Amino acid sequence: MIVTTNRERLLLAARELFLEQGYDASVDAIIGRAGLARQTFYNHFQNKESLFAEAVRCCVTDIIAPLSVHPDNLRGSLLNFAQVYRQRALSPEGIAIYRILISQAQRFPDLIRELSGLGDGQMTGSLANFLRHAMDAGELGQADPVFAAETLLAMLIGQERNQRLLGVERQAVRDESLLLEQVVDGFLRMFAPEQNVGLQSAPVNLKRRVSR
Amino acid sequence: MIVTTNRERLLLAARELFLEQGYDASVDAIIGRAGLARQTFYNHFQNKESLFAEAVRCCVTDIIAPLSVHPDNLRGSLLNFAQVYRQRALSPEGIAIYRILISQAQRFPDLIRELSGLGDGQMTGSLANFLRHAMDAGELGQADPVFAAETLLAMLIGQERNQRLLGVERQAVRDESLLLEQVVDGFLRMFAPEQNVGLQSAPVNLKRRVSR
DNA sequence: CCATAGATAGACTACCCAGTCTATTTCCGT
DNA sequence: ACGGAAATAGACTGGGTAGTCTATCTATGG
Repeated sequence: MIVTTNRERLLLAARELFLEQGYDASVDAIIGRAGLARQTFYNHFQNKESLFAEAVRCCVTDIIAPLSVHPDNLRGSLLNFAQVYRQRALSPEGIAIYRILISQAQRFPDLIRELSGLGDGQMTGSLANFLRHAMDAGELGQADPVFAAETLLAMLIGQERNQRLLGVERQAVRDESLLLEQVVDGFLRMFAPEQNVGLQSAPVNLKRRVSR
Repeated sequence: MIVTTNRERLLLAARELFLEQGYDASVDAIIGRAGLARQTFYNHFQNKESLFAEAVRCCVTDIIAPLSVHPDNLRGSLLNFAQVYRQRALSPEGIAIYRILISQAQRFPDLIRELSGLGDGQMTGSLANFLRHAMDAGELGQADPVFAAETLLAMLIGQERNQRLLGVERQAVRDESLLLEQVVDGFLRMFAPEQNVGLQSAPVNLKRRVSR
């Protein structure tokens, strides 16, 4: 990213500092890192809050670059999607943004509402759309596509993201692609065509299938 | 909870205010809600940080009351476990604690380390233990029990917790017990005995099972 | 060359907060 | 009833921050 204007300089510094230190990063620190004067900042932004909103918007839209799923091969498409999603959601940047959004959710409810369609929301949406087509094509059992999408996303990053949000070190996954295959194959087994999972009544013939 | 001593009064007020406002809740506000004097607070606690640590410890240990799984009936046990886990993890209190832990993770790394075995950690542990027995008994396919446990927990609360952490309103689940059955039955299908999921190499015969 | 717009340094206000100190009061056990 | 421990109100210090204001400087375009 080539920074040219002072406004961009301020935004860049703000992004860095907010992601590092949260909203507590002071205006002094931000203008310090940007190498600009106090008044210059107030020439470009109304106040700290609006700078924060703008910086967060930039971060989120950066991470949520378009991610489409094209339905040539179900398993392959899901593996692709899974890989990109994990990479983004678990990246240090992705974690930091998530952390700061969570910690400032009360202070900036409007901003959260504005961005809630992005992030996981967008991921869920496009994935659910893709899954609906697979269900209609008989490649997956009939189920609520949104439920299916949320389930897959949760399985993909579930506990790992939560631990990273808390700063808990976790040994790197030995074999990322093996993990992806396990999750995707498990998901396919869960929503296999012969099953009917979801909106309708639960599958009666399965109820005691595995219990002793 | 019957409050008797001033120390308990302070802890109670601190819990309420920290959960509402995060660590930014001021000492003044806390002693105000407790109805006590400034110096009284500093007679009982070294400083704000130690009060915070103590209050958070109380909250967490309250929520993490023992939760055992007894292996009479696999599906029934999992349904039980799932119900309690969802109820706790998604309760307003559970969400608030999680939010404040995440937002203060950098400031209190030691506290996080101390508590990391609790919460989801403890849930994962006991569930993994239970699943290992089921696997050894042939009721589930061989897999990494921790992976299986984390997967189930993630499916149970995945996106819902994340949205609540952000303060996003979400329509209540229409039929909680139906949802639990869907998830648990899906989990059982995913880790069914005939499958071998996990540590070992991925099941080759499944690789293209669902793709077209 | 000058005028204007933007940038700069830094003082300054007004506020908030954590933690200390003091002098007084309350309460309880002996 | 008395003495000591704990509680209280409130002043006070020291530090930090957001935002304003002023006076100076710089650079660009006419």
